[in-house]
Amino acid sequence: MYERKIIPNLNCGLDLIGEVLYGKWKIRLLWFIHQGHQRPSELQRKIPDATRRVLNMQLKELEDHELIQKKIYAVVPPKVEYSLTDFGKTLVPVIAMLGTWGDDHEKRLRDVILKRLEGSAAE
Amino acid sequence: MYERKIIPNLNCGLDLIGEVLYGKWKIRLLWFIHQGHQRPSELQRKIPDATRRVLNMQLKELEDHELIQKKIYAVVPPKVEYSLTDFGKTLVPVIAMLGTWGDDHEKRLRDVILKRLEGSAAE
DNA sequence: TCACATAGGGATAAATTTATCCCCTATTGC
DNA sequence: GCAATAGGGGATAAATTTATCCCTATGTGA
Repeated sequence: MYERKIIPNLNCGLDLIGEVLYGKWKIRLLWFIHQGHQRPSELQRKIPDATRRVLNMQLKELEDHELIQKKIYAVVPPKVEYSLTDFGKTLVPVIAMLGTWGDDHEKRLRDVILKRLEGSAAE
Repeated sequence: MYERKIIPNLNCGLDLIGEVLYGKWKIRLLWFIHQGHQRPSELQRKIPDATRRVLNMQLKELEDHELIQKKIYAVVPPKVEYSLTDFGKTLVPVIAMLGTWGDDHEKRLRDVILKRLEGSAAE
């Protein structure tokens, strides 16, 4: 595993939540698991742009951070189910609020984000 | 400026908010500006772990995304003040919620985060 | 026998983000 | 003339995160 060379700040609540939510697919993973998509293959289908490898890595981090738990069934073909821990469930309203803000300002956000992307591509 | 090679997803609200808040210091910048620390040198003092360069870059992104606005005074030595736009102000309760969640679970978060960091260092 | 589904991981490359270093502007005060 | 102040930015290196490629395992059904 990659070993960090720079120790992250953990001074305030914002640092702390940042540390566990930072990751390209983590929030989406939490959200889909919350919605009942619990199996790895299902999550992959919901997030086709992420590779299986990266999803596994981010799921592992979420698990290490005790936001989700993993249940492995001893069957063939293998079956695994993720679910939110009680701790993870406390994040649901927070994530909902993030999504709501994004949805509420969808048009404007898409606009300013694309403008910036095109600006950098033009150079 | 760096030109992205992979186009980000902008499908849902979570993608959109992620795109504008993603960045090591952005949320903190927004928060400090909200609290009235408006000048670049002030922000630097509040966030000593970030270099001036990176703060400037992230401030520029926040500005491009219309979350903050920059007022430049034509004086010497130069004077600059950042402030939240009306749009940026709509993010305040969202950021407050993030910080609150982090504060509420501070002990546990610090615990699981450090455990994971030490685990990777041990290999 | 062969392909498929399901879950996982090592090694390595590419993309992206942050950090480091050094330089520039112009005026005031010594 | 020289340092200090306040704000900025180019070039490049380092750190970190994601992506790519390929390999493991085991029943089931064609």
